[in-house]
Amino acid sequence: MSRPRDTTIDERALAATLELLEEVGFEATTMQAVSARADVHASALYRRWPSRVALVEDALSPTVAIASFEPTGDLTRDLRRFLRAYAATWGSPAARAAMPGLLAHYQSTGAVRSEEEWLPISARPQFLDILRAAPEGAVDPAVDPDDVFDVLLGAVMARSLVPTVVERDRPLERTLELVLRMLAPRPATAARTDRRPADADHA
Amino acid sequence: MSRPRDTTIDERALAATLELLEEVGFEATTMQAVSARADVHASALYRRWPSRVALVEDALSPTVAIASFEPTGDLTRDLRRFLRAYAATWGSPAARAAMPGLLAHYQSTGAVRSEEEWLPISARPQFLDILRAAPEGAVDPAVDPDDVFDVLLGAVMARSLVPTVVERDRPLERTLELVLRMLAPRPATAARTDRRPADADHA
Amino acid sequence: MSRPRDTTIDERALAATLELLEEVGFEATTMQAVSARADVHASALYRRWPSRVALVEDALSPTVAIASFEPTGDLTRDLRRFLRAYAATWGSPAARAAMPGLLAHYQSTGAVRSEEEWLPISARPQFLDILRAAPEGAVDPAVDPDDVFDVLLGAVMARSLVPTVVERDRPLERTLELVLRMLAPRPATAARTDRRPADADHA
Amino acid sequence: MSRPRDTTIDERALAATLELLEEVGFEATTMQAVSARADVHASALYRRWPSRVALVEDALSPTVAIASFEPTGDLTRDLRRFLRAYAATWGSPAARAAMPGLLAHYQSTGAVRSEEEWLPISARPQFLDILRAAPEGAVDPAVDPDDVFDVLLGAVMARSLVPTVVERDRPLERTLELVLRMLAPRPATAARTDRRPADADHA
DNA sequence: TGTTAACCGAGACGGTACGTCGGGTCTTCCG
DNA sequence: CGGAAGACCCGACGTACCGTCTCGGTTAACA
Repeated sequence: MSRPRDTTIDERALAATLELLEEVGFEATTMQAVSARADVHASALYRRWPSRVALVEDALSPTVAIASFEPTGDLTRDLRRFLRAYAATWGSPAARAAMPGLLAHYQSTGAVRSEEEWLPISARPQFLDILRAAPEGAVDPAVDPDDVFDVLLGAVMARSLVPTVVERDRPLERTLELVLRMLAPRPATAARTDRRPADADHA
Repeated sequence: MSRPRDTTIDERALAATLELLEEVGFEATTMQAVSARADVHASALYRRWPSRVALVEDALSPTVAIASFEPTGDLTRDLRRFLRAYAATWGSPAARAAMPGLLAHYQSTGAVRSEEEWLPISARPQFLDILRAAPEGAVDPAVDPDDVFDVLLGAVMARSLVPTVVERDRPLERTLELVLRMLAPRPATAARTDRRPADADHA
Repeated sequence: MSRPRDTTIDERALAATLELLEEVGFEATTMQAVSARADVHASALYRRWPSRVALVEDALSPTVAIASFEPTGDLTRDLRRFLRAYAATWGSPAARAAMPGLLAHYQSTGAVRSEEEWLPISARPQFLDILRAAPEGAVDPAVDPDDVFDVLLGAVMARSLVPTVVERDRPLERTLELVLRMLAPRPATAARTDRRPADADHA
Repeated sequence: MSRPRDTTIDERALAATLELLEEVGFEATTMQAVSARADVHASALYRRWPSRVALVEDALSPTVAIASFEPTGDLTRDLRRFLRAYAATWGSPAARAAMPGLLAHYQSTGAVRSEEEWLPISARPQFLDILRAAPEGAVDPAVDPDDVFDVLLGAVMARSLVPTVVERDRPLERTLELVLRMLAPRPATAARTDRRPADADHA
């Protein structure tokens, strides 16, 4: 009953956004810059995305999504594939440029409303699937997979966001080894000699 | 030889900056907001710090610095202390608010010129000291301590920056355990038989 | 094809500018003062006028323009009317306040690009029209009307700008008489015998 | 008992002021610019002159002063000499640059406190002296010399300040002729046919 | 075959922060 | 006590973005 949207505008805007993120960074990826680069009027942008941040999120989401992931049961192999895919997601130039900006914005604004809005979270289920598919005994049942994922997430994030880590540019294989170490069952002889404290440790 | 600076201006400005970071976040911690809150003229701010970012960095640096750290030789204990101190610096409200903003800015601007300018990095030497002080055999010589620090840095960062991780709010002790697992020597039988070649895995 | 300008903004801004010129003078007629007085956002001012000077010129131009002027042929009468109109434009409080400021700015900035941009000059044609309409023999053909206008312009300017002249506050009629004297044909006997050669007198 | 003033500071400051007036104009002749050019600290400037305007006035005064002037009795000659001297003072690059700025400032600030502070006024007595020295009958007694001076002052001012007049760049001799015409006695036959109005002409 | 609602571009609007610059005052130490 | 240095407060400058809005004109889907 009404005029349909010109879908090429969406495409051009999203493409321009990604390009600008790579070339000039998050701060300089302004609505007017996108507007100029995509040759789309700013009002058309605001008609589609309520804010600059929403546009960036939208532009980023396909980059950041991890394609469907079918675990084979070979833990090392699966984790290697997973880690590569996940690191690729964070390591893409646009994501590198945008993530800290987005994190900053989430920090400033009461943050992510729902779990679903935190985009890269989508990788957590895949990781859990991999562990579940691993052969009996390959993963220490004493370890909480979610905790490991949190560490892994941080490791991948640091690899692409923290300057000193970025510069070291270590092979992903090193990270994989450390992840395997966290998951591996410990021999019975690895006695825990350390007395645990009363353990109100996150007060 | 000339009129001395009014040092209370520095103090008031830095204090106001920290307060604002906590209360309104990085983006809203503007020069004018600091100026108003600290009752300091904006020109006095620009006389001291060339930009908003410089002011925030300066305000943050004492919070973020890890005090001198003397390893005792008890690996678990030392790491627990270290982890708590390090998490505290990243977890302080001001740091949580500011870090992603700073990372975004570094990303946008070619960024950290020298290793020294990346402030939180100062924790790396302390971590290495701890490992060095640990008893023979407590740390697997096959593991690169720097790699472990990178992961640990990411884990701490994620704990304070990534919404989903922040919300899980797991005890720091869990992270400590995972760090210990990464460092622990592995029994001879645990040799990885599926070791792939040191392929070009970060192309 | 786009949102139309709110013309009341122009009106309010120009009115406020004139008021401020009268009340506080040129230097104190700042963009922010106009903005506050007219209740118009500064950005709306800059959208219309590229600078403070441009705004002042615009506010002044109607005041300074001499309405269409129809010579009657009676030289004295016409000149009296003209002189009054011209003196009125320079003598208006806003013009008095603004003119030296504008002149100073022109002086500082290479200034008036084209003849047309020098606004009060518009009176020159009217003056020449009056002389042309005067009866044969009323104006000495040996006198260059443009030269007389230059002197007249200076006289009017001095009357409104130069403190000592302003204070003397002489009737305009005195100036009129002097203008008539400059224009009047001289009797043949009044030939200047001491005429020096047309030497290079403006080196 | 105290350290004597460094008199070269005065000289350097005044010289720098004149240079800057010529080169960059009144607006850009700021205290800091003078300070930098003369290599004199700004506070030393404020110690000597209460304000920027005072410094400019001081720098200008020697340029603007008309040297002692001895009338010879030859009206045309004396006036020519006078006009040249007077035009030279207004026409000097520094004066041209500064005068409108000064006028603007006087306009903004309640103006010149006393007659003496209006510097170029000093030329009025010289002009009157010239007329007084002229032979009987050379100057029409019906003309008020002060009125003529006012017009002459304006003419000279316009020659150096008003862009359109500056550009015409007419020989000073033309102005001299017009001044002589204003002063010359009118033959008895030059009947004043124009009825004067009721003459409330400067209301 | 009209209607009509949503699109399109253009650009104005009120806000706010930015970083720079100038003015004129004040405070210190040094000679 | 003069002088150099440089702090201080104050406020204007002009630029840039933000996100909202109001236009006139266009265009498809529905009736």
